[in-house]
Amino acid sequence: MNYEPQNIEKKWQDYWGKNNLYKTEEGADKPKCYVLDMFPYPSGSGLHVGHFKGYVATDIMARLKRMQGFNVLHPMGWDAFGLPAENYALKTGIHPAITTEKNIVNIKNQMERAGFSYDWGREISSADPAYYKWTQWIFLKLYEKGLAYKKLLPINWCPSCKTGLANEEVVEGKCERCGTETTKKDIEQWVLKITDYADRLLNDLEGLDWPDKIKEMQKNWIGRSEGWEISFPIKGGTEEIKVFTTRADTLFGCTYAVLAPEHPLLEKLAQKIENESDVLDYIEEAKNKSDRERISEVKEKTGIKIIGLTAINPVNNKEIPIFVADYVLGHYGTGAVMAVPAHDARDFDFAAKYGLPIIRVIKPASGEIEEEKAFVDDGVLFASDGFDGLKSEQAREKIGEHLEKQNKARKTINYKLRDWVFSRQRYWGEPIPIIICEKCGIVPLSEKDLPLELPKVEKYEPTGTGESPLAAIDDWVNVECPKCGGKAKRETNTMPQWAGSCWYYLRFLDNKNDKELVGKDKEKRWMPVDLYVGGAEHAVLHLLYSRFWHKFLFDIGVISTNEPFQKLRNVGLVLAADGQKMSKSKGNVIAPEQVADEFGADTLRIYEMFMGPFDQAIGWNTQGVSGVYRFLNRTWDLAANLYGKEKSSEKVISETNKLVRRAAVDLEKMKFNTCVAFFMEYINFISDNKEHWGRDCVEKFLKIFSPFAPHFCEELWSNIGNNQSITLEKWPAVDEKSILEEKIVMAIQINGKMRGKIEIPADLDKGEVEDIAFNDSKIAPWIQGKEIKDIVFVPNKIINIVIK
RNA sequence: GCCUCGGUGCUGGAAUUGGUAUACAGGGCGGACUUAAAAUCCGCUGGUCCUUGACCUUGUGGGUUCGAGUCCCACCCGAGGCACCA
Repeated sequence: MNYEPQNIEKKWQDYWGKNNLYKTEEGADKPKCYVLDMFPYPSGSGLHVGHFKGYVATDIMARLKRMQGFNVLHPMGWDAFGLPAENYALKTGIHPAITTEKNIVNIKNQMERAGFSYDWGREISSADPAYYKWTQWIFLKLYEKGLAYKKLLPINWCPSCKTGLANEEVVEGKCERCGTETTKKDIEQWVLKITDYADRLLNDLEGLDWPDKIKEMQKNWIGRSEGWEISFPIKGGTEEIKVFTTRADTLFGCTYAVLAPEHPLLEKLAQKIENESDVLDYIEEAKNKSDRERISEVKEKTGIKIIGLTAINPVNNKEIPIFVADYVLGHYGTGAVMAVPAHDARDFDFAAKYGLPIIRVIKPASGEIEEEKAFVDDGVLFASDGFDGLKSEQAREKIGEHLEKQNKARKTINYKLRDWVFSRQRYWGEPIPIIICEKCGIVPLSEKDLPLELPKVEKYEPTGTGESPLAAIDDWVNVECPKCGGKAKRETNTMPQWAGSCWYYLRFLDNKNDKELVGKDKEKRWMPVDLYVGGAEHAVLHLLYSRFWHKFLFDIGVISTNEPFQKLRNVGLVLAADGQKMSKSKGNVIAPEQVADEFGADTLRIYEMFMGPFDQAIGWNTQGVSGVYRFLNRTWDLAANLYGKEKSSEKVISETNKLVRRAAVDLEKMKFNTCVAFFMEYINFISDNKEHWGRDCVEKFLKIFSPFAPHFCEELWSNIGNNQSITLEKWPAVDEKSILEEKIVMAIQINGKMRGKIEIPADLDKGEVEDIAFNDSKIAPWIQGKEIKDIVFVPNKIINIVIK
């Protein structure tokens, strides 16, 4: 009987489904393990082998943990709101809900063919009103607690499509759809106060078992920096310029101050500005710059001197000029900086261009100052009055405190993280549950009116004013104010793509609950997620947003955990054979069902794990796939024939136990590629000892191999006469006693170079090994007549003879 | 520019964390089987030479060590992220 995956895989998939083998029991008296994939967007072209790489890994981990006695939760659902469905609707007029539903059926089918052990009873879709009711509920809670507010904000605007765009829709400063350069436009936006959580989001990273890279990215994104806010009085008035600096130590080198074009002082002191019209022109110009222009001007700084205003450096009372320049950002710090060209690269560029003085006040602790550029590192102060000779680090504190006593400085912290712009001028997203009344202003819907369902529309085009298509549905938009009964309109913006994915992992725990977002007991039982797997591209979007919402839900007592994802691992991309990213437009996409048709799902699963380290990007190699298929065929022939009948030889038992031990160790570390290599080495060994491979070891092998190749192992398991599914078997214990203490091969080095090997019993002591080594025919000539200086002995590994 | 990873045969990669570099696979070459091909099976496969043995070899150059792919310093190259964040 040959290995014919096409004939066995469907059979077992049906069997698992019919017998509900992967349904998670709520009350089970076992430790829990929550294994989660990032849920996919149900794309019309289906998923490709790259998506499946992560799913295979979690499936293996889920199956392993079940066998190890855990109660495993392994669910799957759909991140169903999103642009492609809406764009498709724009073209065809078919409602996104219909296309989405069709795509889900298709992708679910792809998944079932791969033998994934999801508990489909917990399936959710973020576009389902029963689900987004709770997304809206969370929004109401955020609003109630003052964490959602409306603000006039400059957003990306495509002048050709006449619509606002999300940041993700602007690629290199151009509209993703039509390629027109985008500008900024002020539109009223809903914004979430994620900045209130900046410190907690930063500090709690420490306790998470996440890749360092992702933690680092979140840290940088949050961008906490400690410094001083210093006041520079404006000469001849009561106003002052507040600047934020992390380099108070350079204060004596400050030769001018710069305001961002948006700085409010400019308007306030307009009458005093002698060159007001020039300044206004510059501000207007800066505002209208496209993103592309801004990026390309990083090197070439522009600005204008304000004539009529002078600032005073509080540390030495020197008068300095004030500039407006767009290299200073209005939204960071105080929107103004003290410029120290000698010790800041940007200020140096600006000063060089406008001929401003450069005064050095810091010198390196050792070495010389380079004349033609800024010295930006910490060093030792000079030309700084009473602070000369101090190191930068101390000087920052001393100078700050000195000014603080005169009320001219205070210690402060700034973050790069900005509040989250939460509204989109789009149709296919969660409606924001808010009514805007002519009299009462913003009125939130009451909880009992949720879900606020997305109404059916005729046309999906944006209205042209930058509003979502919802704005055109008069009988939906125009409502009575719930508070005063007067005329009111609904909020027509929708929530961004990220909203539904911020909390979906909670809904899997209790997907049918219509009273609560998640039952308290269930949340307590299952959270946090024990293993979360997905691409690194979500490092600062989804993974930061959901930590924010999770902490918020914790604060309002909905959940008992402080962080959602205890352990995170990134899946590396699967590239096409040519090393390019797989994409529909390049035509280099490989569909999982294609591979399953030709070689079977088990080959697909094992190949994806074997191709290389799990978190690394690796190109697809069709020949590599057939290599795995060959391996399965050879294994099948050996296991199906059971040459050795019931009992294996001592040596085979020993090797089998070693395999169990090695496999468990590498699986725990998710080193799937080496784990597959162990299986191959084992089968190579069995192939030379096939007559000694008995039922005892075949069964053990099938058990530990089954997470990788569930159909393959299930079929062989039943062929040998087992009636119960192999997925219900226990992970075998390692029988340490059966592992033969064999002779080991030890290396002999002379001066660190390998000169020979000896086969000796394990655990010999230094003296015994020396005797053997000195008498070895290969070694003797090397030490003949030489003075032995030292002998380094590492038990069971090497002996190194150091000679002169 | 800054931050974070990486650089090992022809290719994907392994190396118990300082202890026998190149596991496992792919590809190639040779052989068996076959009328032939595919499939399968067996063998060889880092380089150089004076080929019995020795020397060289983990991006480059230094260093630490009895011993370095692994640690330290400098540099080169590649990937990802951030990008005027004061």
